[in-house]
Amino acid sequence: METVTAVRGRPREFDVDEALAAALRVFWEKGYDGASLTDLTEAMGITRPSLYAAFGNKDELFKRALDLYEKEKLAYIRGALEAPTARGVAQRLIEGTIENITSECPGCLGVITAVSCRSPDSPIREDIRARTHTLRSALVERMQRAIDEGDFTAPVEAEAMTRYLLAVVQGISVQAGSGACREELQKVAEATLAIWPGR
Amino acid sequence: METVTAVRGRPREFDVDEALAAALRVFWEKGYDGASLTDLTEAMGITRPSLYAAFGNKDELFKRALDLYEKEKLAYIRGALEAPTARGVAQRLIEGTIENITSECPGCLGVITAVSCRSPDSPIREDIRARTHTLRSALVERMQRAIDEGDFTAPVEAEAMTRYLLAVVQGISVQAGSGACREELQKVAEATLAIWPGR
DNA sequence: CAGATTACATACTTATCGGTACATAACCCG
DNA sequence: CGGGTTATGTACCGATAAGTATGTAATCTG
Repeated sequence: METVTAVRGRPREFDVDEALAAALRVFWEKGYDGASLTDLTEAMGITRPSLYAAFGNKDELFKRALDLYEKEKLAYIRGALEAPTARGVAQRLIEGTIENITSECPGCLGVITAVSCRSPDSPIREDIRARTHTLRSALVERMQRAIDEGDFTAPVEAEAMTRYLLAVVQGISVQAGSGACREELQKVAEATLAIWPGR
Repeated sequence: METVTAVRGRPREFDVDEALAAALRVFWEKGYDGASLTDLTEAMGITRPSLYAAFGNKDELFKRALDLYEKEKLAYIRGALEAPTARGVAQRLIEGTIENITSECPGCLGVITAVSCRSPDSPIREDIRARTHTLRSALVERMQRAIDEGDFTAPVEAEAMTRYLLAVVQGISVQAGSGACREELQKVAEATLAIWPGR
């Protein structure tokens, strides 16, 4: 988190944070493979050598963009986990997802990357998997707490409810990326909550 | 469906159906953009000019591969729609999806294409959207019938339940593509059916 | 102001992309 | 066997991909 630039030499003429935000936008729109260096540098307002000097390479730039995405666009997840009941967690998670994926670019950057970066040895792929694993573990813990607190009216497992809930929000992201409008996504949210087994 | 070859000229030395099956496999593994013509021709065992002579271009080859995919790999959907109850439809749809996406390549070709072909003016994108629309319409009709026949114990809408059920299977596909094993996907199936509101 | 250091812009590298020109080979009809 | 027709193999096309070499401009230290 060192945003302090080196004191010697010619000073940088662009704002790293702004450039990173622009890069995130491009990756979000086009995906990792679909975003060319030309797309990126044009959106960031910098040249290729500047990009490589500041961010290393495309992989590293993408990981930095994912960090920013998690910090700014997935902040609602932390809040959702603090809801008092499992139903509240589900509701806030789903509604936060819909808000996120209908605001800037259709679809979730994580889902887009997980689905479209398909070469098994891709470092991008591993990165996304690790991030997803972290989120899923937190959600499993929260679901277990909900079970212990008697939130559910049906006998469910924490792992199963976690993967189920993630599947719903991932499916919502797929539909958003396929052109579904907000109202159509809201229908999924309503159905999910209408049949949610408990409080 | 003219598999009869022209009578004049040098006969083709490869089987079009076999080559198409090989192409489907490559597209399924790597996605539309990720599958290069080199990948395709190597897997199909033919040269570039043969591919172009037989299939037109990459777009048309992909659409032919999608036709084959629907016909051979999504046959379970037709069966699922004929289940006697809404729960049966859901169960057969989900189980068929898991069977499909854990058999050859992880993930559903339709979901992979919908998520990873992100340029708005792509003909591939439109093709997938049209195919998805057809499936969704059939499912809406089936859900409406289920409502009329009193399958549901909760007051739900056909459109909402359709998009909900599709979201679940799409989410399952996302997780399969992210490396989830069959047992983990089965957990989603179990949870979905455990909380299904009706028969 | 001199030298070290860092960032800039231009122009380039090699590799691969989808697609094709062209010559040759194999078939049918006459 | 000759002419028309279609498929095959090789070698290529222009465009674009990610990444970089190089010279110059702008800053700090001395």
